Amino acid sequence: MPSPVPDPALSRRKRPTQREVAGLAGVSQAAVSQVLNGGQSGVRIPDATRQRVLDAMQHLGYVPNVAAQRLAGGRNRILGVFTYESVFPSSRRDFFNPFLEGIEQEAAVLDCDLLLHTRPAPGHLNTGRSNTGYSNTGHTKPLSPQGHSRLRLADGTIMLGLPDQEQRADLTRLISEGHPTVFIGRRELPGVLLPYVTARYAAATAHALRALVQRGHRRTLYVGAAQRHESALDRERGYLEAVADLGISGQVLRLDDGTPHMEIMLDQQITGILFENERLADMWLSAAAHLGLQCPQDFGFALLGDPLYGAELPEGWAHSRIPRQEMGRQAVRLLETVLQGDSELSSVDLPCGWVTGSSLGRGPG
Amino acid sequence: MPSPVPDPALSRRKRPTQREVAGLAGVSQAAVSQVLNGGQSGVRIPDATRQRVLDAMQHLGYVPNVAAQRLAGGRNRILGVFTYESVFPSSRRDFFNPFLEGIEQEAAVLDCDLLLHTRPAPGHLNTGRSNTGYSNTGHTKPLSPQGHSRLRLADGTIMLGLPDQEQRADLTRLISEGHPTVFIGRRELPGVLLPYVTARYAAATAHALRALVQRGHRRTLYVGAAQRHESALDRERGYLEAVADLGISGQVLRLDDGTPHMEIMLDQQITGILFENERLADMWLSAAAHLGLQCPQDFGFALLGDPLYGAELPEGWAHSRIPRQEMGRQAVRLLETVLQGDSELSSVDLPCGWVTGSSLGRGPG
DNA sequence: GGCTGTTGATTATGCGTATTATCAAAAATG
DNA sequence: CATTTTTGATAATACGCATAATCAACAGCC
Repeated sequence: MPSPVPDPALSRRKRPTQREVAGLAGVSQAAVSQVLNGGQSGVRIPDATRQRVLDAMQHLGYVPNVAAQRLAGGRNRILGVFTYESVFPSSRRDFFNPFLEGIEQEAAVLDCDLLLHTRPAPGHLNTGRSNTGYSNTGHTKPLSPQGHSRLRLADGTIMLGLPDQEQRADLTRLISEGHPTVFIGRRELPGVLLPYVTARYAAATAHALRALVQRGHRRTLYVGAAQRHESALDRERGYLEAVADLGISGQVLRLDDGTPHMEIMLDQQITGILFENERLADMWLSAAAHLGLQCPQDFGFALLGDPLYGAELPEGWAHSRIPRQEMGRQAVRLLETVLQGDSELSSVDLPCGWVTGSSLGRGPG
Repeated sequence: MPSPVPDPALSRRKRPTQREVAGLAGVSQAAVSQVLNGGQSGVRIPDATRQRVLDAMQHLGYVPNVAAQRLAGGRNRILGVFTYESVFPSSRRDFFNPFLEGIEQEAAVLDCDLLLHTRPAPGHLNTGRSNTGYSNTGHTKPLSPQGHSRLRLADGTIMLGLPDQEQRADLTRLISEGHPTVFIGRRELPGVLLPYVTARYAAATAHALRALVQRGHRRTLYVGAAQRHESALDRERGYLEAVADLGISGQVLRLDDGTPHMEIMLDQQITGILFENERLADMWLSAAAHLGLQCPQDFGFALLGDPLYGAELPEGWAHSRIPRQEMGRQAVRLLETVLQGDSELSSVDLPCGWVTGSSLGRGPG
């Protein structure tokens, strides 16, 4: 079988260009481009010629130059993935991975490759050896002086994480200049329309609260982190609305990293708690234990969202599940529709899962 | 403080180019480029002019166009990452991740982004929804009809995993065509020189064996998997050499996935075992338990390499540590030297770590 | 057989930057 | 002062591709 081995003399050292392919196929460079882009602009290439060109490409091992494609205004079937640094001290790798899996799956379906954007280590240019990227730990100011500009090499970009104020300004510009961008997680920027994929945090929170109420809890508390990003706001809103809806007692507590003031539990006779994340729950539970308050007996709780640390959650903890993998998939799809320019760009929100558990306890009601 | 806010009228819709900056500063586009690139090529820009240009850039909010930079510069600053499918039933994600971390770190240092190659789902074009890429589970024939061609999008490629025969042929072609490629793990292909980064498996195995011998074991066994890829061969060799060196009794057992024949332990009065991987160790230990053989008392063992499953190894298991993250970093460095065309391309091998543990037991010696 | 419409392909141009060769003016040298 | 050297900046070009404009050949039509 005469396998299509490229001519070694031609292929050595430098990648073949459309011009060379054209030469081999006996056509013009423009024709090669047409074959590649499926005769978009009214120009027709008959099958015979198309085949000659394809053969020539195969023979030379031609592969388009992504930078040239982008510079000339075309697509290169590359989707960028960009993650902002974490605000959490623990490694975000385990957190981001499910998203990335979903992104990768759907990108494969669309026959796109992924461009994972790296950023210089915190110690600045070439000095440090610290972690970077989605496997980063700790808080840094990542972006190079170039800002987001390197993202433009891809057809579009999927972003994850929490940009700070400065980064948001830069991001706003990127988008207003027309770079197709989709966020995982709801992010709102003044002046631009930023499509996103999010989960129904409000609904999931309401669901969790109902679960507590069904177990007899009447006096409840929502414990959130001090930093309130969009999803945290959603949850708070969901909580407060559900509190009103169910006609029970509820209040919101925002916690910094210090020791929680537990008096509120005793003073207000609270028995049902919702924790925004695992870290808060850990802190609270151990502080409660110091006061002699144990979970199933003295109070019940639920966690809003899966474990952050990649490990398993302790047995019996009721919690909502964020459909991370599906969010990744949907983000790719959404980005593709943006790239098609098809419809008005909307956003997507997906339902959360729910895992019940003995941590809900049983209230006095 | 007059923060460097770009003129909103200008920033909308289209971004400024070097030409526009040049116009504002009253210089030529070439001068702007010189200012940006720090007068590399003998051309000098006096401070006064330089400052005018910088001011103009600031005023317009100029940001270089990456695509143009890379087109002109001849490099995309993109490193490809390609993983072949796993032969193991479990997800390889946890296995590959440390490598990827190292790759990402070093790529950031070199100011390169990573191109993660996705592959169409096993069900063929657009039909399936199955996993792909490094988050893949199971065994498939991934590459698109184009073969390895899309790999050439990147400046060079780092490869992981075990290519099958067909894939090796394809790979050989890719490399002989001049695509800069570095493998993580020793891979040898007939006819081409394939640089790789590997760990000193043989030395690590010898070290583990010495540890067993120091604990008094004299009759030893090496338990390896049926499939013998390069690293497995290295380990076997290291074992056999060390056995000869130490003048003890030793033999190699290659195991398929069935139940291990344990008679050998009793027949040969073996007390010290080296396991090639965690799965084999698990199988063996449970089979031994059925025969009433317990680890610390009746025999000792060590594991060659970290856990596959991403989880922790059981307490006390002695094992060697593969420097995966460092291997990832070194692979990027090696690839960079290949890209530079600097030296003759060599390969790198790194020492393994060693974690001692009670599983070594204590032999009769 | 002159006209129009279609098919198949080409030429020309632009994308934004890096770089080389070039050039004018100024400074240094004899 | 004529000539070489240095300085400061520019014009020209290449990078590889997409696309609009153009053109030649050729069919159909009255």
